[in-house]
Amino acid sequence: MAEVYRALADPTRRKILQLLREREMSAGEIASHFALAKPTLSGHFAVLRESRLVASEKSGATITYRLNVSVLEEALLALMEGFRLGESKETRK
Amino acid sequence: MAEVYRALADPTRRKILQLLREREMSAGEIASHFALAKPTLSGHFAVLRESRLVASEKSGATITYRLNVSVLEEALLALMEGFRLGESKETRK
DNA sequence: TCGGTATTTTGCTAGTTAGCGAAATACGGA
DNA sequence: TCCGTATTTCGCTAACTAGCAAAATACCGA
Repeated sequence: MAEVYRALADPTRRKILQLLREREMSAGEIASHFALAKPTLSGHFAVLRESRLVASEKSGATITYRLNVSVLEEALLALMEGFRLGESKETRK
Repeated sequence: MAEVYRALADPTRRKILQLLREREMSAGEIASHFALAKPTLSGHFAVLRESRLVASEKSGATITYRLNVSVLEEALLALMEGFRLGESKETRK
């Protein structure tokens, strides 16, 4: 779970996730949205993969990334539960 | 909002937030839960204050920190909204 | 005003991270 | 097998971060 926080901490990675929200994209297509070098983006992909926030699928020479919504969802729910968000004041103890 | 992600990225700071979930505590009391030097914790407090995740109140020589739940709540809701979590598949576009 | 307690600020070091260019790897088509 | 495209790995640097001890600041009681 700590990997998810780490992944979310970087603005470039958050932007990548936002892009993948619309549809899955190849590494090169994602890179075209940034003014960063491809090796730099590749490093971000690695962090996102480690966190399981994105999944990758290789098809020929191109690698397609897609958002793994359930991981994000679970992380946020765990956080909310940890802080007892979403409970009414009456039941909060 | 980026400050919230940054604040959450560090495990020590997450532990501090968990402590404050139960009740507000003084800086020294928080520090007693860690094997870290007080100046180190003081730095973490500063990051948490910047993110508005905690609020501080000075009373005499002691400073009391308390969790600012609404900031965390808003950050998580914004994130969920950004990724369209909590919507059914039918309404998702 | 002096002494003690609580906390932060300062100045430093070691480890981590994001960025780059160049080289390496992997694949598909000719 | 050779070439071109897609992507990652490698080696490096600059910037950032977490950690510490020591000093500074702030407050209160005697």
